[in-house]
Amino acid sequence: MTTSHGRRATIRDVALAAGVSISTASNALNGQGRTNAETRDRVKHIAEKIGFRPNALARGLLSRRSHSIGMITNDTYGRLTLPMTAGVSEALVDHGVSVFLCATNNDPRLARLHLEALLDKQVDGIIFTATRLDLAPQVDLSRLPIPVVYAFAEGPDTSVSFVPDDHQGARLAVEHLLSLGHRRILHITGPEDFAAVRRRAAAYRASLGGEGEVMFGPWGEDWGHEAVHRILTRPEPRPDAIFCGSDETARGVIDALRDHGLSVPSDIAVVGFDNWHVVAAQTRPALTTIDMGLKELGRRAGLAMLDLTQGKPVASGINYIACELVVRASCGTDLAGQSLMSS
Amino acid sequence: MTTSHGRRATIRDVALAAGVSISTASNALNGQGRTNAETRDRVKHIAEKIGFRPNALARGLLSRRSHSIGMITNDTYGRLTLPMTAGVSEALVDHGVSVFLCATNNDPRLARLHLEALLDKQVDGIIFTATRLDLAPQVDLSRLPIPVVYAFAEGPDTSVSFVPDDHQGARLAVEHLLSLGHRRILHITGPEDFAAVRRRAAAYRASLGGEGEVMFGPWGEDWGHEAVHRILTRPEPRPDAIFCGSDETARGVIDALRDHGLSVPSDIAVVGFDNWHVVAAQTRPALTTIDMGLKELGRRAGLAMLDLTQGKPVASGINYIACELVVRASCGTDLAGQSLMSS
DNA sequence: GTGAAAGCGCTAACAT
DNA sequence: ATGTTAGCGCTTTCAC
Repeated sequence: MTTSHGRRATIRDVALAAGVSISTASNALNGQGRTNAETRDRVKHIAEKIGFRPNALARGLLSRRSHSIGMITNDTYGRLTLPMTAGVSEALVDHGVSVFLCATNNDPRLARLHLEALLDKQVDGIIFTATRLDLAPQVDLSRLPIPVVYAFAEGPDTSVSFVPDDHQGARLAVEHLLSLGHRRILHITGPEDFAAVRRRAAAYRASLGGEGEVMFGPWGEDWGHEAVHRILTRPEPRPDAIFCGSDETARGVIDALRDHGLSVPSDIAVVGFDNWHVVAAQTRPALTTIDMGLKELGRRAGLAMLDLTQGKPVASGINYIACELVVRASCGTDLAGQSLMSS
Repeated sequence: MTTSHGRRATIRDVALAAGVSISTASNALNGQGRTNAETRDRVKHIAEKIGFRPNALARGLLSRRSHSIGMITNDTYGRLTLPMTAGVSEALVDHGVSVFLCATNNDPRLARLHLEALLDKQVDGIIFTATRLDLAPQVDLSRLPIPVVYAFAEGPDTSVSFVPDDHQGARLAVEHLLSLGHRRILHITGPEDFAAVRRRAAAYRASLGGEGEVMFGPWGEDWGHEAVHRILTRPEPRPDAIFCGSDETARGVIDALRDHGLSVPSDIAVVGFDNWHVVAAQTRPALTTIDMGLKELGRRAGLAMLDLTQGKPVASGINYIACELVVRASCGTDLAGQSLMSS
């Protein structure tokens, strides 16, 4: 991949070895057809032999395209960012585009520093990513001379954004429960000030024809325990299924139900949201849940960025990426026939 | 940050506006002192006013330093990679160095593609990262013309590597248990073919003066349940504490103990390993565990890379980064006085 | 079909 | 102290 003698081979070396001029070598390699076939083959062969690879910096200087983009995230934890980054990379690596990852840790100073470094490096575009949909960047991305795409974040109306389709995902969950014969479905979820939480709750209600009960609370397993405790110590009829706004909450719910001697899914079925493997797969029983397709979301964002950098038109607005239902054991796969089926 | 008229301001624009030559402008900005103070101030002021920022591509072409490095990881999940990347970035961003993140997904083709793109972009160095210490890169990094640093991976002897100090971490855990008065400490851990597992087990045995019992098994919570079942259904005296090789295993252990009517930490104390927040903080009781300091590990790797790219000597070999004990509730904080203290 | 020359934006000799 | 010149590695007119 490199010449044995330190410095990489340049096009000059190729030209020299082939006995042609630099420009002919360039023509031959980039195959503009304006070269003699014999010469072209010879040059190409020599280039390969001495391991010539064009210097992307030099190319970028001339073409004004660095073939690199920046990704700015406030997530230090990685659960959301890495799958998305992998998706972005996957879409771009075949086009020779690499991704700078910048973790701002929610620090405006860091965000500014990273942004400046990216602009200095002439990135072709920037993808902004957050840990929650309604979190704004800590720097102004609206007046940049390069395209900006929002992934798992909602940019201004004129920009291009990709977010999970929380509405469809929640509907998927509820309809799955309905199809299994459950009718008294409860929704235990996160804090109402999260956009995603409100959307999932709205979709849940809509799927139930406007009925249903939503319990908002903090994220985390504790809230699952607490919520279960509340519903089991009150007089009303018990739910026969619970749709949770996150896998962590669902895990708390399932553990609490077991503590109370109720069995999942036969007494109460549970569906989660996130498909966060370490939680969903380890819950007993393993969690039926909604996968947000983060890698696919990243891939889509990457493809959009590719189009933008190539000057192709991309429709502005928010793109909702479909969620998927992942069926595990916490929610019986049998259709109907449940004892608590009557509403 | 940018001129209003599309293209970024170049040093030419600065020179023009200041009425000096390009090289004088360059001198003034890079303050080699070889400029008249008045001119320098004027140039600097104008540069700031029109928002001039040097083109890093052009600079890199000349200086042969791109001020960017590549990070190659096989982790799609992010639990290890993102904290480390954040640490690397943190160490480098102040020096204007940005980080390309390349997720290979364990695919050699992807790894090769990414590596080529990085080399083409003239990265100043490459940091290789893996999800387990003894995992080798899918591409040959040994004959690269640029420095390579291994983070959470062990490179060849001649290279620079940073790994968690599993030995010290495990000792920390066991000594903590000993200091609380526990004597019959059991070790339930992962598969023996993991280097980290063997090290933790060895340190555990050493801390116990060569005594102790190690139960190897698959990662995951199930193994925790299974292992607890085994020790509770056999005749020998019960352990009064369990040191687990991962937080997930520890969670399984704690849940299983509770199922068997044993209480943590009063009957049996438990310590985990990883400080993986979603697991450790949600366990009931919350998990006392070992934090591997991944961000610090990344920071150290970043600093080493910085030195290497500046031609400073860096000692080759493996650097062990100290782990930290994080005390939560699964392991009483009281000293001695435990009922089971007698060995 | 091929090569000489200009230039991307910048820095660093070397003159002046 | 400042300006002129050359050149980093590459692509691209434009002569020949």
